[in-house]
Amino acid sequence: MKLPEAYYHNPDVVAVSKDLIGKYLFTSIDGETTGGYIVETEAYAGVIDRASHSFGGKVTPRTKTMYMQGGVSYVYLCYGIHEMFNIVTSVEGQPHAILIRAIQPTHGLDIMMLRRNMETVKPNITKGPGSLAKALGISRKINALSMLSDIIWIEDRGLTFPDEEVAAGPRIGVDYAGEDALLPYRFYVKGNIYVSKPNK
DNA sequence: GAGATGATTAGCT
DNA sequence: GCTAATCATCTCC
Repeated sequence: MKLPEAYYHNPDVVAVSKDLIGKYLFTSIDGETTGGYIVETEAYAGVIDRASHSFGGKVTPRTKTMYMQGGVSYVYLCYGIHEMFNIVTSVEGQPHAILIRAIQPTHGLDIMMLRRNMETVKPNITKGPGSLAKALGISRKINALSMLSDIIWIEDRGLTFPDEEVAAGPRIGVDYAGEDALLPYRFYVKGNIYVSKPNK
């Protein structure tokens, strides 16, 4: 069953990031349903987080999505090539978001292979935020869309990982953020082959 | 209107 | 390990 609207209103974005590990993310785009369970996330904690687009309360046409009430998507283009998929959390006016960095695919593997131009299923089919978005068919058309829509949603299927199998560490690719780059806002399943970068 | 840059990835050495 | 690819967005004029 889909996670309820209230799940996304939690003001503690770091706690939600950890809780999302093991939840199932689905998309239904162009008539094709694809999905899998989340194995890696990163929290971006609003105006006080130097690594976040919304640091210092910055509002632009792009980042205004982050200020919406929790429960919508935030998709943007990075490096001119890669779409990144985030989930906005907390209440309106609090620009909290969670970057989904990797999932373990369970549904629509053949569709993902087509989208990724791959002949066989390899771990890197959904490893890393850019790859994951492409495999699931996520594009900027999906920006600011409700997570309870029929296009994109998250389900709780009862899968959980014990604390000792979920690791926390510094976020990836945010070296420019100074001390905030060291915050343990990244969560991942230890040893999972779909987790990007260090996974031990 | 122009110039700089990034929450990355794939491919080559 | 290193680096090119590639463009929307942001910042200043």
